[in-house]
Amino acid sequence: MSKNIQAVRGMNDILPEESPAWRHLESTVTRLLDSYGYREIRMPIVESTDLFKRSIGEVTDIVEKEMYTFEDRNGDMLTLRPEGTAGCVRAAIQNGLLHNQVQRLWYRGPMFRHERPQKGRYRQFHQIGVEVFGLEGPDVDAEHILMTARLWRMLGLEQDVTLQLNSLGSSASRTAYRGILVEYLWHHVDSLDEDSRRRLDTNPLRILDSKNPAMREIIDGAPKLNEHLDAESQAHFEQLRAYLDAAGIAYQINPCLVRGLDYYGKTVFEWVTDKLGAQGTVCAGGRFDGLVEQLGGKPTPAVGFAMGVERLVSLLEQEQLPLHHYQPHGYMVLVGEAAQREGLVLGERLRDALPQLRLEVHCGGGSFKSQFKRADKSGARLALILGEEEVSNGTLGIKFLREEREQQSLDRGLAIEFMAGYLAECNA
RNA sequence: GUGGCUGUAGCUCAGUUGGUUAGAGUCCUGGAUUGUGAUUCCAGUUGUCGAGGGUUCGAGUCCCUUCAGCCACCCCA
Repeated sequence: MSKNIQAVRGMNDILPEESPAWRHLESTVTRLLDSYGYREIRMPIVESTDLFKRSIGEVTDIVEKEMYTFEDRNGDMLTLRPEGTAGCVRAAIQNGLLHNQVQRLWYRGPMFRHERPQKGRYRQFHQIGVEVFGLEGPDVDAEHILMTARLWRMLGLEQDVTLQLNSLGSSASRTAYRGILVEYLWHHVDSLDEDSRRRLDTNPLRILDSKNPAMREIIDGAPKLNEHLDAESQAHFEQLRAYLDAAGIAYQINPCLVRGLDYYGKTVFEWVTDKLGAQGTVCAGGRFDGLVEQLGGKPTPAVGFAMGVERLVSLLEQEQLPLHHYQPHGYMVLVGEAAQREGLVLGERLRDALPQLRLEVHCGGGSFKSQFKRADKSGARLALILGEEEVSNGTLGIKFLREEREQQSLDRGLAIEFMAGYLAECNA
């Protein structure tokens, strides 16, 4: 099959069979965000490479080895966005959205990371992201968590996910803590595994999140981040917890929870599941008060999160929740040249009169038998029948494919009226 | 990027220690009183056995390379 062109590794087609789950998720999220007063923003998929280097952090894995970066015909260095926050901040600054105003924004779309593909992790994957600018209090942090908790309920996934919470403190206190942690770890450098030693100077906080059980003892004995929080971050975190407690949201404090992107500070949270193997994080985010300024805007507090669409879709599929499959209401069976012609016209008249109608008109000819097979497979509830007999006496046959009702023949002038009535019946 | 497992019709798979024209189910197409659909019965099409190379009289089966998928790590949504 090497002669055939294949999709690029880690980049998938979403087939008609899967798209109902995607649409269900997307429309549910849209409804949710509308109801909380968030507005959609759409950014380009390609941005200048510099944007990501400055926001995500030069020494992160994403920037160092996972970005799709290329030179365009002008010699500019461009990158397929590996995440959405950077572009969203850039767009907000550039368009003056942050000028003394609060913005509640969201976006969705494909992101690109050159990782080794696995289930739930692809090179082109999709995120739905939410960002709020201009609010510094923990009330917004709480709103995001409440909002996502509501989404799981709307999707029927509330049993599948749990909330993990942590505070990283201000960047100043985090830098101070990093020093303390590194010093502690250097005392145990001989017992550290290879990965941890490498991370000692790249990203020491991540060592706390190591999955190697041999590291457990050292990590447990390490100085705790939450004991080194600055007073303001501590107050912020306590307030957030009070809000969540009041709202009845269950969470687990995870002192090892560290975000991989440099710009996070204070609140970080992660919704995780144990039903997706190693790719357990389904939604994650936190506060990034410094990023706007770092990218050239005025100092602006910000919080946000992103969900992995593939991972959520995969949970939805596992739950086998009933989905709307957009099956046609009617399938028009047409036998004979005259019927084909009159059927096309009748189909258009029905669509003119009934915009909600989903009608599939048979194309390609064939016997009644084969057309009825198609009608059945389409999932249609009704077959609208037009053969020689109906053409000559001006009628339309109606056969009920999903219910015990006798086939009927009606005057074609009454077709719209009949279908209108049937649609009303379906919606009732 | 590192390690492990896998790769045969569109889909799910069988294929015995290398041996003749590579199979089953499903799907699709047609038919069973020539105008009636998931059922039943009959018939038919399904394929460069992931790709390339090698060993051999002979390779789906053995060896090498490569591509892809899956699992774990790394990392992350």
